[in-house]
Amino acid sequence: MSTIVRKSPLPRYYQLKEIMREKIRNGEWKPGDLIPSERELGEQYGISRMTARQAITELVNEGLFYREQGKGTFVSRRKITQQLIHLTGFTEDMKARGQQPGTRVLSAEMRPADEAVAERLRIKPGLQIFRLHRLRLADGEPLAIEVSHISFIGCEKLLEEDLEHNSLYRLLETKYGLPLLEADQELEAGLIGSEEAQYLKVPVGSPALFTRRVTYTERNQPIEYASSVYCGNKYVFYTHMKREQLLS
Amino acid sequence: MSTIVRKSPLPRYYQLKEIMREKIRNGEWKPGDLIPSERELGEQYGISRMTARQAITELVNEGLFYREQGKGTFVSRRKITQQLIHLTGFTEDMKARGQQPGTRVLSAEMRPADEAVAERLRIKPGLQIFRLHRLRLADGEPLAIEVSHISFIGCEKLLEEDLEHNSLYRLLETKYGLPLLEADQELEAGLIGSEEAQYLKVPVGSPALFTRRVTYTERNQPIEYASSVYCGNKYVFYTHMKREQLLS
DNA sequence: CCGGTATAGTGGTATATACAACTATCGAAG
DNA sequence: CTTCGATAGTTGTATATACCACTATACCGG
Repeated sequence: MSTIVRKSPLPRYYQLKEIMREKIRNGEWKPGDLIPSERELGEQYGISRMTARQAITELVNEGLFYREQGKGTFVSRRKITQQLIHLTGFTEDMKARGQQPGTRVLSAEMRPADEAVAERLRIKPGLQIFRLHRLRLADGEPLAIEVSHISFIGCEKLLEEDLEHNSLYRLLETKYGLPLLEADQELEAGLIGSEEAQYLKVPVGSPALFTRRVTYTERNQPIEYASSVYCGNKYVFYTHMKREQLLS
Repeated sequence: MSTIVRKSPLPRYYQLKEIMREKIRNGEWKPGDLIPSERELGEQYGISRMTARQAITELVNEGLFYREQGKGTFVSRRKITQQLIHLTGFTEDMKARGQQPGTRVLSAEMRPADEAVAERLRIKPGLQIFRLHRLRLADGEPLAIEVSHISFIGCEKLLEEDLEHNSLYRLLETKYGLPLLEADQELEAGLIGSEEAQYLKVPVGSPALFTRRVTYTERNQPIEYASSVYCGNKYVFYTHMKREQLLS
């Protein structure tokens, strides 16, 4: 099937990346597996070894593979690549993990910001903001509950969007011209409460991961304050930390 | 000085990386500057364009440069980079939070690496590594239990260190010459088990934040694998995320 | 049985080359 | 004046080739 061609608008190494990502998604390649050698992949798909190597290298940088000299290239045990550089919403996050994101909108409305939210968004309390309450699914299973508060001029237009089938972040960036550049996030362990238990279909007192996030657009303008409750036993948060290297 | 030679034990692209880093450090190249083209750098240092390109690519991945097709490669304008991307051990972390760190060593020994640890450290199972089991305190109160596995040549010398009054990370960096440059960390919510409950003096079933971290030194060599259990109601994990953006 | 050693296979580094895609600039044509 | 086009310079993609460094295995000799 998946043949790599020259006429395609997409680069060959990119096509191979997608092919390999798919092999991981559908389970053909499992964590810990040895993947074919660079020479082998090149021959198999009719591309040169260096082109295959480029595809592999990028997936290594994304954390999907790791190499061992003299032995080969392997699929990482940890499935993910939440690069610090990349700021992802739920939809992109799930896709990167190889799971199918899903959403059920529980409510969407304009309402005045309360004290706590207003402080995070750096606006006056009582100002009308868009509030979105969503149940988040992964492969059809409830994974998290998320409440987003969004504040920008014209945010009431969001009421007319189909937010079950569109990524909120994608909409903000493409349709509303609001690039999401940075975010501050807090993570804390807790327990599932009675209300969340119903939505998430887990017992009260199950482990829960609480996250609170403020997302910023240009000029460090806060756009969104989101607080989420993740099922503790279904979600792992990955982060990559780097020490400033120039000062060694 | 900066000539790139073949006989050097270090690869040419790596030498060029160091040269370019130095140019940034000493201010010869400032944020926003256009650096010489790939061909130019290759000619200048007597290496091929692709080799120069490899050096640049890695620094782009590290965030020092960004490229614009048709225009050239530029030094990044990085606003923050200082405190949020830094990599801290428990001691530094607590001081930054304004709390007094404390440590009780529960055990310190050399023991063979089991399968799971060996994979994270990319060594052979059964190899002798240093294992450190510590109870971590904040302002005198138990906060977390941490198990560190450390693997480098000569790591058995750590047995003689006073690890109740010295930061492990600080020792590794200063005394053993092992700069800790990057880390991959996983966070997951869970519940306190019976063994941890005793040490942490909280009820079984309390919320817990589990973290697993692999710390890397130069050349992406894994040095430490640490897994910790934090009291969920006493600890919040902060992270800052940034999307790559070209501001010209 | 143990320990070299030869070998084949892997990723790592490096070069030379070619063309595509994109950007800026300059000059000619309208 | 504006617009189009040529052009030169940049990064992006792709190939072919070569050798190095490292690993595992099999085989041979002690």
